Amino acid sequence: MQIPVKSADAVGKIVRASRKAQNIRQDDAAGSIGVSENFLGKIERGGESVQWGKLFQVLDGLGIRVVLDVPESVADHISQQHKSQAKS
Amino acid sequence: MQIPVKSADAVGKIVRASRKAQNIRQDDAAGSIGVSENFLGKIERGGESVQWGKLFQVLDGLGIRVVLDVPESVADHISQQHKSQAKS
DNA sequence: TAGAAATCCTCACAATCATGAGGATTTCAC
DNA sequence: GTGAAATCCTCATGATTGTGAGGATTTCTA
Repeated sequence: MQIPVKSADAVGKIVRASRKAQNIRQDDAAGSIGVSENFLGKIERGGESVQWGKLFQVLDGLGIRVVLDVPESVADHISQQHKSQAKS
Repeated sequence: MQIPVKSADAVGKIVRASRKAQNIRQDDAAGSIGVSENFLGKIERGGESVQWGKLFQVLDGLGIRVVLDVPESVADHISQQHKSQAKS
């Protein structure tokens, strides 16, 4: 199921729900993902001042996929970037 | 169009493509979003060690929507969290 | 309700980050 | 190819973050 993220802090609820759906404790999840329990707790409580790379690590570790929704015109630009790179 | 984010650094290309699709310069976009040009440049180059809250600000400012994809079981847990909160 | 378990919170600390300035490098229209 | 414009990179600085430890508080099962 796809859940739109309306605000930076909204990720927390989804992370916690994911963890609980898998019946994992915070400290166990943190351990297997490779972050501190403190950090995972902060994310779940809606912390915004967390490092994106580590947040992504947590999302990935809990099987949460991240999707960015953009207009078609943007997708075109991504293709162009790829093409211009291939030229050089 | 929905673009799956496979790695934390993949966000950068999408951010840059979005900005260019709107024909905005880096410093202008940064200014109107409320972050430094340096920061926006870092994101676009794939920086992972950026603050999630500020990254979300940039995504929002460029009209990029964030979506999290989870199993239905997780969605159920989110509803439960909401219900248990309503009880107390 | 009791109490064990889970989570939250504070602390200290070393590492790191966002900013703004300024110069180096790259891009791209002509 | 040229050169103006855009972007990248480094620096210094004050602010901030992730970690681990330990205690406070909350949760939830029996």
